[in-house]
Amino acid sequence: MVSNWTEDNLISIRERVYIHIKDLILEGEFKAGDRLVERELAERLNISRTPIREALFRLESQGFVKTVPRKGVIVADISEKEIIEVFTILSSLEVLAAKLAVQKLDDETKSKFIACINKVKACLQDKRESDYSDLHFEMNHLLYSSAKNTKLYEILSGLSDYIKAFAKLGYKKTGRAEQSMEEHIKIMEAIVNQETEMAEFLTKIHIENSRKAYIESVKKGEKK
Amino acid sequence: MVSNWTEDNLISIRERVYIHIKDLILEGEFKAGDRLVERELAERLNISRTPIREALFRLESQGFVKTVPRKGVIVADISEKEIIEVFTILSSLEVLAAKLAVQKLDDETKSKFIACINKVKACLQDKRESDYSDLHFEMNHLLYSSAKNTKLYEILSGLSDYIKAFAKLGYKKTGRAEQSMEEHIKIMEAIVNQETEMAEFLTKIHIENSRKAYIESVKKGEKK
DNA sequence: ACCAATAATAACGTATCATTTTTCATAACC
DNA sequence: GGTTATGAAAAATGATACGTTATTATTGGT
Repeated sequence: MVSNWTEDNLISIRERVYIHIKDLILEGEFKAGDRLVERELAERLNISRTPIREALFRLESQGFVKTVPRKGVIVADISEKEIIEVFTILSSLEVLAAKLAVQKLDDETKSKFIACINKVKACLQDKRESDYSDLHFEMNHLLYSSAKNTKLYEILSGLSDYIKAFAKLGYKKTGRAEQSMEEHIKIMEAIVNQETEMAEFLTKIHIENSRKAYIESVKKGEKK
Repeated sequence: MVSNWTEDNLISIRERVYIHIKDLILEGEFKAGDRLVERELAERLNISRTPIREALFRLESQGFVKTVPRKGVIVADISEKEIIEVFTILSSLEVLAAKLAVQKLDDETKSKFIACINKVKACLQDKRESDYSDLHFEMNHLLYSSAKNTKLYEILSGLSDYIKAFAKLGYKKTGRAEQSMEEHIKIMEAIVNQETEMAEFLTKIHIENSRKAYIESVKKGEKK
């Protein structure tokens, strides 16, 4: 009987290390091209090298770092072209997620969406910009999970993290954050109202706008 | 089968182990629920446990095995529901790939497609069923790569492997293989002729048919 | 200034120890 | 007599330390 294998949920050192290093990359502590030396990390975290290596390999297969055999590990150096490619994929998959979210909408998810909408609206009125990042994360994951498709959730989360780590989105200056929030509200309202095509359309526009904002921020960055 | 281990020290051991174990899962040698014991594998391949573990963790992050801390690793037990979910994702992404393939079509890719079409046609006429599996693989990867989107290629390859490993497609008996080949030919012809919408439409139908064939084969399997 | 030889460094893989889980046998209880 | 508890032994994973090999940096010589 293989049943009770999947139940338990303990946390191992390598799991913590993985989360830790990934966070450092997502937060920009480790930047593209930085070398991640096993021994240094091991000393820094006061553990042996094995869990470090396991975490690094895991990060590699998700595209966050790049390992060159016999040389070492560096934080992935993602080109703008690749980021734009990821936006293209996101466009397809978030539209799919929106469609599925409408199809599979149940009462529990519905109330989650409504709660989220109100939260975002309150945040916008108070102009609590500090909460924008967390809220953005929360909205995305609510949308991703409400599609009720395990693999889709994993892929979208991965791509979303990827964008977070490597696309330095210049939100604050462009006022894109507010616009993005409002787009999200409309998307969520469409889902709650079960308007499939509207939800798909709004999602497509939303990603398109995000992509444009990214391209814009890249251009500005190059000029200086 | 495990003989050629000492030759070619060019790539690392963990890389070979990863490919080896993944192949065993894809070929059905290791089935869902099977335990993968580090020590057993290490003895079987005559190496130490470290490279085995690295390979296993890598397989985990791609969804082929499942590890439970302090307990061990088992080959993922994928439900029919999850397979169908993956078909849903494939539908979106292969349609996207078809669209991109048309948009980014260049002469080199074009001739590859034409060569592939002829190859498949010849194979169909001769009824060389043994080649079907390889050809299917070849066609898919030609389509995936011609979208010229690195991440999309990775995701599609992963999902394709996933289907291969866990959906036991009953091709031969249903005549689905021939039908699938013909669908592929039409898709590739549409791409070569730069008919975007036709390529998208045919791809969508193709995945839909594959999904139906899978569901059919599952039903039959349950009856016996 | 450039090339070769050597030393230092870091990744790769093995061996070993420690901890946890599982299994199996014995015993107690219903 | 059969089922469940308990505990010790075996087995498997988690982590560390160590040796080896390959790459990189440095030094010395031409």
